[in-house]
Amino acid sequence: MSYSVGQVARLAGVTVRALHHYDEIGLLSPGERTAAGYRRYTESDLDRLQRVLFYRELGFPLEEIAVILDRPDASAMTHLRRQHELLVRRIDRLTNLTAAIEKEMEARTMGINLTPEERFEVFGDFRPEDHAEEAEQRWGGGAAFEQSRERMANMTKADWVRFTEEGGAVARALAEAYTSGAPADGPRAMDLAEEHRQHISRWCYDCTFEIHRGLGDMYVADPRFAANYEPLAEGLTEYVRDAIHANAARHDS
Amino acid sequence: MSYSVGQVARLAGVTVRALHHYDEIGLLSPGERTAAGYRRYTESDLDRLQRVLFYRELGFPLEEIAVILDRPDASAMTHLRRQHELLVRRIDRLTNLTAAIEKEMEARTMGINLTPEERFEVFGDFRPEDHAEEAEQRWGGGAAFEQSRERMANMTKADWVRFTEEGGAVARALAEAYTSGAPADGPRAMDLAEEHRQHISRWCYDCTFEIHRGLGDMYVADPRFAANYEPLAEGLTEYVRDAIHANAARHDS
DNA sequence: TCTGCGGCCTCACGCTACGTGAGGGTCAAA
DNA sequence: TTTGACCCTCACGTAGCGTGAGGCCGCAGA
Repeated sequence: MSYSVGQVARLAGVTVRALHHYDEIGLLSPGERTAAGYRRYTESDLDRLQRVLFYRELGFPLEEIAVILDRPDASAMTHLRRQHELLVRRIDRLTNLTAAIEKEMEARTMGINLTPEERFEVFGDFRPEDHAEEAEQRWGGGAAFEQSRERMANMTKADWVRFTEEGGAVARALAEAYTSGAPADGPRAMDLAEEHRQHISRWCYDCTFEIHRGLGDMYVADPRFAANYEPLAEGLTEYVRDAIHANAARHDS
Repeated sequence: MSYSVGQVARLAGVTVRALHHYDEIGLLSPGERTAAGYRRYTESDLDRLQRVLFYRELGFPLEEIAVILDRPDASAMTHLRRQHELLVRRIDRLTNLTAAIEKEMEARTMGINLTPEERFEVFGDFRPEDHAEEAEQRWGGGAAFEQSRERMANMTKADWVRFTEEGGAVARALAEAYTSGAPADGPRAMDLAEEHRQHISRWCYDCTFEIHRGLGDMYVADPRFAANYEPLAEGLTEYVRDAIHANAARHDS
């Protein structure tokens, strides 16, 4: 029950060369060798490799990984818990990034320019992740990636005009509902909020109710976004936010 | 309104050397230079830099980034949408990884050994991300990281014994409830399910109701986990799953 | 006006984590 | 016994910077 380099490589999705490298630097040396000098990896070697790959994935330099794995306190459970924690943090940070992207998209559609500081602040940290050709394979075998790329690329100027007009129409409809006294948690306002959400989903990204709520709050919090609604009617921004929240609540229940 | 290398570097959180490098390879050359040869970055240079950093973060090689950014179809909106999509995928994949970790932790606590294939399959793809010292800074300034590391390292053999005993006690209590005919969606079973959830949260990771539901399903789906409950009482596995779901539902409402 | 000091410049070599052959044994099947 | 897949060890190449070395701006203070 031991494995050759090639087998391990296929199993773990790394190259043979990488395994040679790990052997060279002493990060992962196979438990034994055959008489002919062939590397033979045991089960526990695979265990170690899995951890190596995990920490590598999270961007740790190999040297550091060796230190982590060779610490005497390193039980399997200890590692799993640390790994879990690291993953949760990473997900958090990517989630923040998506939120920033969503904000920027909203800003663009409204013709607002964020300050350089704003656009870089979410960045703050981190580093690269994978390689390009691999990347294309991963993301659905290249075909799907290409497809989505083309779909995006096909947004012409004409599309843009329709997009902004459509957005403007929703905004005006909301203003009308507001000035005519329709309550923000009434069906009319909620339907318009829903239309707004779908408008974003159609043109930008899949806007969940949760994300939509966030957008609504942002409109009120950031005067530059408010400046997009206030000219239509004073107090409209809050109205829009409330309608969005009401619509989301309606959907939840 | 233009910026020097140093200013840009601080703003974007990269080194001056990196900016020099991007200039060298033609990925990002400053709009102009002063008479003395000083680089001066314009607003649109910052725009471009932000995109460069984003794609770099996602692991694209610099060469590829240059191609992406120089495509004529590359409007700001196009990029934002692509970026959003890429982020969502990456988050998905990390979420899968956490699920795999959770599964492995459960397996360990029950003394089950997953097959090599299982432990590597979630890996399949991707690559590294950041550097170690930076990493320590990021994750809460090193101190917090150290703290969590120590907290984890402090799990002794004695702790382990208490941990498994505690888990066993919950399992036995569930078996008793089951054999005594208490309904899976009754308060007794639900309370025990909740105890199970908190047991995991205390010792392993923050087990949300959602994750807990996933665990319950896994117990039933994977016979190796079922083998942990079935010996106590036939049909207990399904009972546990149902109790977990009932408890989660109780919390949701 | 000089002088210091921080910031900027251009080489240019070093480093990590492998990629990519070159040249040559090994082993199970045909 | 031969063939083809797999393995071995050099050993040089590459990307994306890090890290000085040596020297030119530019402005505040003496």
